[in-house]
Amino acid sequence: MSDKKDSVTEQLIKDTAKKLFFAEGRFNATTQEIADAAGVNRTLINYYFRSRNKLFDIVFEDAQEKELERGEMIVTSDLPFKEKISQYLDFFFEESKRYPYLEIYMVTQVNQGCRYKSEEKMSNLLDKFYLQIALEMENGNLPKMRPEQFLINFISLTSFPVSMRPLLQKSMGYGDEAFDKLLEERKQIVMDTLFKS
Amino acid sequence: MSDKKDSVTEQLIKDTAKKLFFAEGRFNATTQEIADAAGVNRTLINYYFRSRNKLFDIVFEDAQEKELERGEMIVTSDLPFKEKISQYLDFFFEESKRYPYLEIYMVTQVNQGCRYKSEEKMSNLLDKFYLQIALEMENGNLPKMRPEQFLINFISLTSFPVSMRPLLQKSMGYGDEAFDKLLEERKQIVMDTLFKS
DNA sequence: TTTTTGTTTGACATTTTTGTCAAATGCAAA
DNA sequence: TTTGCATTTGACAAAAATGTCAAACAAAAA
Repeated sequence: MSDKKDSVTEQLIKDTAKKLFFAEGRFNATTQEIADAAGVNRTLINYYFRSRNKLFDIVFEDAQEKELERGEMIVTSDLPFKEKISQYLDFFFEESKRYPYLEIYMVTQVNQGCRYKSEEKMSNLLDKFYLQIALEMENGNLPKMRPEQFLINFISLTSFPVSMRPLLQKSMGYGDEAFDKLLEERKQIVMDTLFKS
Repeated sequence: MSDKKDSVTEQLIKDTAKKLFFAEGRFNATTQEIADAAGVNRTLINYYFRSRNKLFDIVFEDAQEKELERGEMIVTSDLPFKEKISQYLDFFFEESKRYPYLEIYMVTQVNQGCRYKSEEKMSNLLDKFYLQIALEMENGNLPKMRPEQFLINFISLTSFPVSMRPLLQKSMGYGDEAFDKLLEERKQIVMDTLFKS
């Protein structure tokens, strides 16, 4: 994080790339397209980041870091479990309005050989989370299953509708407003489904 | 390897493209890469499909059709609801071994302006499915919610772990075998979660 | 046999995309 | 002012990817 003072344009380029990738889902935007979207000369991409790939890598790492922060936020919180989840859902659905394609982008990048960096940290974090989940199950607040499965249920129910939105929306024949409404209701649905209210 | 028969090559190219896209997740494979993987001269792609885009479109439409067939399979079946879902899960998890990245590919294509074709058919199909779901809810076999939300729960819980596998696997620190096992257990988890056993 | 037809190939042209570089610009410090 | 430094630019080079074409090829039909 604490690298050096990023110049304004450097940050602008990065942010624009993120916007194209995470917000608009244009995963293979060219350097020219990124530069245009940023209102900047294309060669500045080479100036600040040596190459297109380097830029892509940095954006990827940033996104990873963000995911890690998300995870820490939920695991280290002292709130009661159910409230933690609830709070996280608020946070997630808000974030997802800005960057709906973040998760799906990560997958495509990993598939193209982008190396995952913070494996250890995330793994450790998840282990803590598993313990918390297991405790809730013991107390009868959650249906019993492998904590990993609960985690996957959790992520699936929240992320998927956002990531797959264009496909779901088309196949369901929904307009933007209708689908927005569906997503609004989603938080309560997820809570009910996870906790079997 | 003598594929000299009539238009076997055309099919070969299509199948190879699908393999690269859906099985290996290489969404922006070049024509050369596709040709090489098929063991075929690159210009044959232009001969059978006029352009790269045309090939991509055809593969996309094929995949769409397949999704539609899947949908029909589940909706038109006369089995009791719960058994239909169970049967579908068997089918889905089996298919997903061949083409884990099918759904995610579709999303990226839609994002890049690929037009969705069988909108109405799918929409009609889903309407029928909603009725079936609503009936089950009336009968107390399912927790009450908008049928659309149940559908999304259903798809999310099944598709997501498969689509996002590389990312999940890395961040969970799982190896291939361990994650396979997790997916094996997945069917029962999905059933339990959907039906609140 | 020759002809026809559909298929395959390699060479070439074009387009798209990326990367390099020297010169220009602007701005702050000396 | 001049100097130094980071930034920005346009022209150019290089590479990557797609598309075209005439000719070669093979197998069936005439």
